[in-house]
Amino acid sequence: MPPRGTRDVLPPEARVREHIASTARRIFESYGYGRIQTPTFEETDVFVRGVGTSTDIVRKEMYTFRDGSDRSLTLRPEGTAPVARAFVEHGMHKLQLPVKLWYQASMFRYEAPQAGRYREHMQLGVEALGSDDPLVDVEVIAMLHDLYTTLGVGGLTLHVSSMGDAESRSAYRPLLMAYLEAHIDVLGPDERERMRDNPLRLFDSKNPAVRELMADAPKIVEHLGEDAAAHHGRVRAGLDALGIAYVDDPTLVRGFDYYTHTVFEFACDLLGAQSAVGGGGRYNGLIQELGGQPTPGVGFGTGIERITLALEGTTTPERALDCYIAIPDQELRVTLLPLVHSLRAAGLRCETDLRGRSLKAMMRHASSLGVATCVIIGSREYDAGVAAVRDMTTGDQREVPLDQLLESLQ
RNA sequence: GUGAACGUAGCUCAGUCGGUAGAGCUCCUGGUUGUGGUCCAGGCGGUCGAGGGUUCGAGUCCCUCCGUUCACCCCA
Repeated sequence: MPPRGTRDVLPPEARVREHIASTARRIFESYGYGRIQTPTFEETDVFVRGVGTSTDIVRKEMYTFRDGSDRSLTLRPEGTAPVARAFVEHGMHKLQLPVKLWYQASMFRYEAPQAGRYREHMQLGVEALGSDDPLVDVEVIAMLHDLYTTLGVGGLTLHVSSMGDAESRSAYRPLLMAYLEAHIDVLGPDERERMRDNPLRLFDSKNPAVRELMADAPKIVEHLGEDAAAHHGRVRAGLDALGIAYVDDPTLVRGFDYYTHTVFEFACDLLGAQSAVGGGGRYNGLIQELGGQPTPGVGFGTGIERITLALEGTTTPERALDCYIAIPDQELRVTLLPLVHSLRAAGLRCETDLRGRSLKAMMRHASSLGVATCVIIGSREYDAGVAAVRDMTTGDQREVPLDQLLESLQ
């Protein structure tokens, strides 16, 4: 058994994942994003400062360990803080802004495993750093929307909200706290603790009594300052211009401390409790928190496992093989090695028998592999300088001179 | 971390009251010379999640642990 919360991905599922990843790569590059690869582990402080000490991730979900030099290191639990760290490290503020980066990497979180929730999962994400233009937010959302649409992910709803800027938040917080204090009796011990750490997260609660309470609570989107409201309005106008449907969700809260202004999430109703298939937002304070010049940023992350689950039954991965070469003669299997090699070198995906099967067994093998074409070269064909080429769908079989075999298969 | 359900062949699952571990699928070999899919016959394949307990006897009952799933929580 692999460790709890981890899994082996076997070829059929790996093909689906490859398809998702290559589609994402094509879309990200069409928007001018370049790939960044950061280490699998970072100094623990990158996440403590970047993600925030009030978050569950930092408080109880990090894989933290000490190396031989007693440094505290942590397996990457999310993708944004490492990218921000690299931005600072490499002085990317001197590049044309925004710097547009995408990544594909494993994330590690110590959580209770469930369908669609693993301790190691693969995430695709982008970060656009160095511009506070709301149209960057729109671009990032549009890219993710493109990805899901291209892949054919169904049952999605885009939720959008704003968490405002520092001024909006400091003006809003007392309003929310006053409301909560007035109804403190509704809250249990856990919820009171959350109220102190990060009261906005109470909007996320599934407790019916709390939901009811929060439905009437003051919402930050309704108390944005002038700048934040203008930003939010322009993001919405951009989405409208692109015809991207979304719902205004004032209760949308994301579990990282670094978010400011725009936050969004794509929920999939095919996924049960783990319904968030991708999400992100703007984080204008993060780079500074990690020691860089004040630099705005916006990005998203989306989980490959959850996309795969949402796609279940809808994709037909392409055929993995083009043809099967059946050589029912043990000596010819050696003699024809160069021929098979040349077919593969020319780009044909070929399988041959590797067990000394009978021709009947080879044909069965070819059939179960689902190849469209089977090439049979026994001593009879070889002596005549030909190959028997059989169409496995129709059963039609014809002879082709060996020196024309490659062209006839292409 | 909390609560619940589940764990039998590679896969999907039966297994009665505690009494010799089963089926279908997959895979392999045949069904007369070198031809697949359908059909027929045969075969391979098990530490019944692990460990302990009760019993003459445990897949079945009890305990502990591990794992999966569902919900909470959180999130991708």
